[in-house]
Amino acid sequence: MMEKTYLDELNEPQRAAVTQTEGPVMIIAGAGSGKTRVLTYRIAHLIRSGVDPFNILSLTFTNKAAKEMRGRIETVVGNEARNLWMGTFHAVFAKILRIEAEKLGYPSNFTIYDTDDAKSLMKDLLREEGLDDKLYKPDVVLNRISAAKNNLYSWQEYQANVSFVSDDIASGRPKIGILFEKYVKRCFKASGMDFDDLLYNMHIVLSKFPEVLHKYQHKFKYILVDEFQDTNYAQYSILKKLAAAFENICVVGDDAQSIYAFRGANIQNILSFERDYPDLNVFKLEQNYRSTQTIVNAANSVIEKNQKQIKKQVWTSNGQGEKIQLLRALSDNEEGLMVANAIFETKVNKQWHNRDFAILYRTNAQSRSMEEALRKLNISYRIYGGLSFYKRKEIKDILAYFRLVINPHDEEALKRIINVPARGIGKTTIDKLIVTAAERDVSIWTLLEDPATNPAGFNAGTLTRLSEFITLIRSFQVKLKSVDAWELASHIASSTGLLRELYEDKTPEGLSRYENVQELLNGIREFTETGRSITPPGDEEPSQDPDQLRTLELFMQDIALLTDADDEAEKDDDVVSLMTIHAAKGLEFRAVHVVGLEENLFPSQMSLDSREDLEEERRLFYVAITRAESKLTISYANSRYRWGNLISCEPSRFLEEIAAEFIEEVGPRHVRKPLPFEDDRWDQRPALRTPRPAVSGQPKVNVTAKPVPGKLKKLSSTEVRSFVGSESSDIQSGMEVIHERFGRGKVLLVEGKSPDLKATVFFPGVGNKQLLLKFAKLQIVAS
DNA sequence: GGAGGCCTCGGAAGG
DNA sequence: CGAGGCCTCC
Repeated sequence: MMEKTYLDELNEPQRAAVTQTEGPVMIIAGAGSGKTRVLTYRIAHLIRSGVDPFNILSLTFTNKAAKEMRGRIETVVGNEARNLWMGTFHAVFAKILRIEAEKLGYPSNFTIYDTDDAKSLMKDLLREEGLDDKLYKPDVVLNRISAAKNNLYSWQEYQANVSFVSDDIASGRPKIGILFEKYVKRCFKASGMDFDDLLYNMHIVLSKFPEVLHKYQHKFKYILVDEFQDTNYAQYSILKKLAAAFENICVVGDDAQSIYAFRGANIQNILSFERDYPDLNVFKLEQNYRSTQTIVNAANSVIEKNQKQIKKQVWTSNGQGEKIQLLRALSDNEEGLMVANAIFETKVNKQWHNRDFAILYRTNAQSRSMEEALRKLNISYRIYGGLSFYKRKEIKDILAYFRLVINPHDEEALKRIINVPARGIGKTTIDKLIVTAAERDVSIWTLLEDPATNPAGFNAGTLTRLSEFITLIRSFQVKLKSVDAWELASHIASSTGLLRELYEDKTPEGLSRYENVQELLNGIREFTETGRSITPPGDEEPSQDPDQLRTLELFMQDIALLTDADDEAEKDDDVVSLMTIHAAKGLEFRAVHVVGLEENLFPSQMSLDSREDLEEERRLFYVAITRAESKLTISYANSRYRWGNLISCEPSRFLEEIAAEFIEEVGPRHVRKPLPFEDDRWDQRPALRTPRPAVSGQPKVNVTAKPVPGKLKKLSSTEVRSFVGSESSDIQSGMEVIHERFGRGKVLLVEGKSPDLKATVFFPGVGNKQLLLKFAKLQIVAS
């Protein structure tokens, strides 16, 4: 990569954003406008212009984004990318905090508590304080604490804040301030930082120690931030501090794609940025390279309904493309079938692959009906966002051993495995340990370690078992610095009996658990042997030394903030992707199905009380639409099962917000109409492709009018059955049939043998179609 | 101390 | 409906 030819690959505003290397820069990047390309080229350009990669910090929100970006930069600038600091906010700050830990009174091997650890600790605290966990739901309390930390409030400031305190009193939870204090102290005692602490403490260390601030200000002379609209106040404040010396800070974001306000992201940061840097250069990337004109314009017509937004006009020079198809189904199951059928047909008609398709939904529960339908048509798929590798019990158990060996004060790890595998240390004993340790203000480990202290008068048997446990953990600890990660990890896995216990479980689940642990151990082996590391490198990083022993401690630091296993191989699989819209952010697919466009589902019921929340839902819809490159299909059902009950649904208000010119309705027209065989009107050419101004008002009246649960349930399921279940095997040539998409047609030929009968059908206005009878679900109208 | 039945409750999700 | 938490019973 010698010359700056890469600049020729950029459009005008992109190039301007890349070459304006000095001073504060904000890039407002519309959907599909080449944001990642601009970020990577900007870094490449900095390096080409003589900036030492060592002085560049690039921050992202997800490990996935960090990894992808690093890969892309390496292809542009090669090896030099090595010294770049690139990673998630949390990973980079964790790395710095390990270096600076002692200034805050933490050991550098502090544990990072995940949300499960936090929850378990909070439950203990609630019990100790004698508080009702129905009222003080751990999640509610933790959210409150999290919000405080993300806005840089200490527990002292929280307790002194009239507004916080009166809110808590009003909500009937006056003790939250106390819980905040106890939680922070207990984490500290355990040498643990939760995710929010990584931000909060980073801010503290920069604020309280001018020499630390100076050091990192001069290290990170150039700072880049991706997904800026997702930053919270703490992150913004840290960025401002770090950038204060040189003000070479470049943030990239799109206010229209801010979908994480519910967890503290603050769009205000975009406005604050303009205010805080008066000489800010703003670039707007408005040309969309991803989608058809129809899709881009439809997305614009939706997002313009939001009051709060930064003005921009996203456009594309791509072709107009097909209209957006709107499918309406009677039930969630039928919606699944329609979506699966549509995918099947598009695959056949356009010769596309499974991997070209995505099904996006608002809630995970919606995946079930999609899965069932895809399975019926034998279409391979993958669901994203299930239980991630590192959240599995067997993985967490073994990692808890590693954590405890590295940091014996890690109370959550200790509680987790002190009786796993069962060694006769039960709940009563553990409870006594927790309470006694809290009373004496020491960690459980300190309590156990001191032989002079018989904690809470345990009997001889219990004492023996406890001391055996201590001996076991100590036997691992002494190896920590002397053997490599793989050796110690496999030693722990086998000598604790964890591996044997899983091995002996021959159920399918047990087998899979055993395999998961093996997979983890393989990962550790790879780490040990190849030294491959995921987190950002740095000058102070000991693992950079090739002679450095690859210890378990280094491995744990490497994976502490990982939430998912590496899924390199998965990209090759030809599967349809199923995921929530949140999970789809940043991705693109040739064909996208957005399903479940119903009131109270999308927009979510919980968003209807405030305009802000509704606008976030609308941005979510915008994100969903803009994932599609060339074919977008949206759908809804008139009824669906929710928590075991059949409920009726109204079409989403978002459907009306797409300008009607971009939509065509396809599919069965039996909504609020008699079924085909009951009505002569179906002899006429079906209302196919009639650009009806989508779902305007009428259905609302109709659908919700009769909320008689029993009746509704029965009626609906029969209707569905009669639609889906028509016997297609006796279809013969010469028959008149109705197809859910193509309307009425005439069967010209039936060939193949059951169950793979294939019919050639002529549909007026559409042409000849080859249809597999087992999938096409043709209705026979006349012989 | 552990297994199994009963009850409750349900949002999206990064690190 | 289904997962996870809690309680009871052995």
